Amino acid sequence: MKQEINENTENKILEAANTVFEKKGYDGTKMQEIADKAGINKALLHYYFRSKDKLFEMIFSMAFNKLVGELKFLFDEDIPMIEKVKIFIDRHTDFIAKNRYLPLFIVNEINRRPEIFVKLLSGIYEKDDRLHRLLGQIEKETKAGILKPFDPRQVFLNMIALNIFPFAAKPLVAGLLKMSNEDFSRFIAERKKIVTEIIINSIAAK
Amino acid sequence: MKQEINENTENKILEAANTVFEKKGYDGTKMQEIADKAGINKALLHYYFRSKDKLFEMIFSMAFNKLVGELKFLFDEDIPMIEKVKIFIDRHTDFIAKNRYLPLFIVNEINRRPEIFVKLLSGIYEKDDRLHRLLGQIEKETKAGILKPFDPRQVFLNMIALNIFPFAAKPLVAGLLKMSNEDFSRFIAERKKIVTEIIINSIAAK
DNA sequence: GAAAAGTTTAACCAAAAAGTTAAACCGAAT
DNA sequence: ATTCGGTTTAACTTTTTGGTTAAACTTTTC
Repeated sequence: MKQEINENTENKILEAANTVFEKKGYDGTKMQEIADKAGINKALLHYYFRSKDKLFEMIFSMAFNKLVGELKFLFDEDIPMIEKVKIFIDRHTDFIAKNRYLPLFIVNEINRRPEIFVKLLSGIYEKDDRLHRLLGQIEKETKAGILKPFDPRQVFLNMIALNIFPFAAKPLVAGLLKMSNEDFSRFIAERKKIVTEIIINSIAAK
Repeated sequence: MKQEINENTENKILEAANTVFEKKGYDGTKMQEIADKAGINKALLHYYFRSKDKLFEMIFSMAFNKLVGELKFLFDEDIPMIEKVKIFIDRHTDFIAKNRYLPLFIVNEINRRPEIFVKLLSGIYEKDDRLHRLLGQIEKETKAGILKPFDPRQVFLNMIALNIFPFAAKPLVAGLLKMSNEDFSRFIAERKKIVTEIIINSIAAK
């Protein structure tokens, strides 16, 4: 079918664009490189996506939703906080490991052109009640003596900082700490436990 | 004096270049913008620094040493670990707050062109004994029952991750958590205590 | 006051990269 | 068989940007 071919090519382009944009950022990316990686030519690339800006906007919003989508688990599931945090850290670390360049990409582009961020942000908070439900859960478990009082924002930030930073800064970290790739893998494996312990420790009542 | 003028202009250029490179990265930076910000013209800019690469290399190595220099405190001072960590987090957070773009700049450029990193790295480890002294201190305090056993690399990474991430990702974090600038400032002020507590908690014997 | 170093002006070159165009080609659907 | 969308080719335009040059002007130095 025509459409199949169409979608295949479109997907090939999107995948290629995603790879290149994520690794090199908007400024470092050349349309020619995307075309090459997608196995097509520049003319066709422009035939599908009029301009670099249009293509970038699409890639960026997809990447953003992917990154933020991983957070949904924290809000949706209806399990005890401690358990939820354990599972989240496990999942989130794996996700980041598989998408090493994603967080840095998002952070960079938002820093450089904050305006690209505004529209996407409004899309997230349609269902504001989910946030309230989460806060409600925390309050309830605190009153029940399971959790101690804490600022959920700080804990949230601690989790993602501890998870993301080592991967985002991998060459720097591995360089400074003189780690080989195998060292780094072991180091990361060990980290999951440590990070989980730290976070649980900062929210669980003694 | 000739030299004074010379150094003034050179410094103006270096400052301007630093500002622009840090915020926009190598690819996003235009020589013209640096010249403008330094209040001179492109011809003079090239008169002082032959090429964009040369100028960048200088800026990058200065920035790198600045960032890494802040870590020296951990190795040099001869005070109990717990105390040392408290002071370090305090200082380091202030430093990062004043140099919001610095860590991201370093991490990005190392990710994109790892080779620029290799030469700088070798310069750091001339005095390898400092590292051993630090490890010795930790071992001693552990045996004395002041500290519990821990991986110093993990703790080190935790500290800098928790300190750097909120600033590097400020627009993203502030956006997601719906914080105004004032909110963010309060949030950061509160953080110092929290981060210190977390780190101390992860190394102090109970 | 002359030589030297610093600086500006303005025009220029060369390369890279985004984006366009037109013609031809191919495969599938009607 | 023909039409139509997807695709290639290749040449082309335009814009941006790094980098150069030469001439003139200014300031410093001796």
